[in-house]
Amino acid sequence: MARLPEYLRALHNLAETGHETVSSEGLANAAGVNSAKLRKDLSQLGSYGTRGVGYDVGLLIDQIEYVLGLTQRRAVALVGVGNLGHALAGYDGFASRGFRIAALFDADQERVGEEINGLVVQHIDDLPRVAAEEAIAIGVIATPATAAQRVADQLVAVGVTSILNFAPCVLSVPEGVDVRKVDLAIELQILSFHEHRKASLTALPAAGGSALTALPGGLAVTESQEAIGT
Amino acid sequence: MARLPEYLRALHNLAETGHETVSSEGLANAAGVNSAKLRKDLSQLGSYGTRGVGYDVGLLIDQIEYVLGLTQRRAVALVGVGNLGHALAGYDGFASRGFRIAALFDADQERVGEEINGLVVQHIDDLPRVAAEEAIAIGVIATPATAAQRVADQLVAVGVTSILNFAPCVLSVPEGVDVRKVDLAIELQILSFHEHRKASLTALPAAGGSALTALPGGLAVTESQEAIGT
DNA sequence: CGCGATTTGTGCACGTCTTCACAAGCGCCT
DNA sequence: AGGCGCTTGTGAAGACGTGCACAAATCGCG
Ligand SMILES: NC(=O)c1ccc[n+]([C@@H]2O[C@H](COP(=O)([O-])OP(=O)(O)OC[C@H]3O[C@@H](n4cnc5c(N)ncnc54)[C@H](O)[C@@H]3O)[C@@H](O)[C@H]2O)c1
Ligand SMILES: NC(=O)c1ccc[n+]([C@@H]2O[C@H](COP(=O)([O-])OP(=O)(O)OC[C@H]3O[C@@H](n4cnc5c(N)ncnc54)[C@H](O)[C@@H]3O)[C@@H](O)[C@H]2O)c1
Repeated sequence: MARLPEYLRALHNLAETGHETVSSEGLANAAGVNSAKLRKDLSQLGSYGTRGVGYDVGLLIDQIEYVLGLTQRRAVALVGVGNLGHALAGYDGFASRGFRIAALFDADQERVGEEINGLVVQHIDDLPRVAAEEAIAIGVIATPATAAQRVADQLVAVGVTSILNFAPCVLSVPEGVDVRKVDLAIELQILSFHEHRKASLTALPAAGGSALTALPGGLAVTESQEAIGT
Repeated sequence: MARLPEYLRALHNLAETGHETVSSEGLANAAGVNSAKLRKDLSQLGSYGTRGVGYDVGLLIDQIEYVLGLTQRRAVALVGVGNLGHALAGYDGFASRGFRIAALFDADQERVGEEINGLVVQHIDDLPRVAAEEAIAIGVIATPATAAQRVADQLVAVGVTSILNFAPCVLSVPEGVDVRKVDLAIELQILSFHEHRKASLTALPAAGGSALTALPGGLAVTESQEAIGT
């Protein structure tokens, strides 16, 4: 389930604030989901909640981390140390959530050799050598879209089976390789769509004349986080 | 539909490479989705495809941009010009996809006054004044999680009804305000989960002994981009 | 002018996800 | 020891998204 990481984050928050147990309702609130949904998710893990009490925070963290495969700290390779790549390389949120940035790569000789956060940027052609030394589990692509497919192929060639892609393009990969995409412009466009829909609802549909008068109503968007009570 | 932006990007690619029309199958390939799904999505727009020919690329772009509300170039306010905020402020992908970064804010006096990409960082307390001058449609939060809720409240107070949140926390906003969240660690954890699942399937379930021997099988994840043929 | 190739639009069935509602279980207090 | 309140786990119903398969429509060509 894609919600488990969210639960995990909420649980860590609770653990830090001293809670030993948490009810499904409390955790659901902290994670921003329905409590029934949360219970069903947790029951899928074969989880051990105690009726009348709730869930043991520490135990649940262990459970979820095990299922997510976070018991081993996976090595991440970041390719493309540009604008975005720099920010990612300097981000400590990866290390604190079960990952280790193992190597940085770029194709630009200007950047190779640069040190960021204790790691030296290496040339992308060295990827096979580095991959032989470290078991790279996940590749992150932060190159321009034009280079993304090539980089993906290179990552797959050295045995990487999970890729996080920030470039705005579709990647072709062999079966068995997982790709997740993050595209900020798409997120903004979805928000823009909602803005437009909201505006169309308040202002009466008096505007007409164009061939494009169909109101954008009744279109659903996979919810990211709907409005929740104040 | 959350897939419309993806179609739009693929259409722009096609337009640049000289295509005037495109079949549902062609566009579906470019966007990485099923062709039937794409046709159903497009029919929801009241779209005008021509049977036997396909869709007019230019017309379809106009259609989708209208529905997404991209006909007006929306103003975006970015709050938190740190590690990540810098990368976002310097990103040209927003401008080219229908948005305009209208203002940068930070709470750190050290950063206020700094110029990034032609924009001067302003203090977050100036938000009300700036919002009065420009109609800010979307707020982007790139502050630490501890400050995110406060910033969200400030954005809502000046009339922002759409927020893109990069901080790893759940935001409480009044009804009518849309929040979308981007959490990179969650993306990595989902990939890690798949890695773990793949490993559990190849290696026979011979490992046992711990109380946590339940194999993480049968759990579904909302697909981001599944493996597609080479 | 007619026919075939091609492609859209959609009815239908299926599987998945979501939510409600409630019985079963647990602990605490008397 | 017993009852009471609270919480989990889950059955069932409904909503929703997905994909197949095919009829209807359009174009090009003979
Ligand atoms: N900057 C942002 O905030 C932002 C936001 C959303 C998406 N993106 C996307 O992320 C990607 C990177 O953005 P950016 O702003 O960092 O761009 P950038 O141009 O600053 O950085 C790209 C880096 O990739 C390197 N590179 C190019 N080809 C390579 C190859 N074949 N192998 C290895 N490295 C290679 C370049 O040398 C450069 O250092 C782009 O696809 C962009 O659309 C960026
Ligand atoms: N850097 C990354 O690659 C990355 C990746 C994923 C998520 N994030 C998240 O994005 C957020 C920002 O990350 P970062 O690395 O840029 O952190 P950062 O510490 O470099 O930057 C945070 C900025 O926010 C400013 N700020 C703090 N409180 C503020 C307030 N009340 N109002 C306005 N500005 C305020 C700070 O002055 C600072 O400049 C964090 O929540 C982080 O978890 C970052």
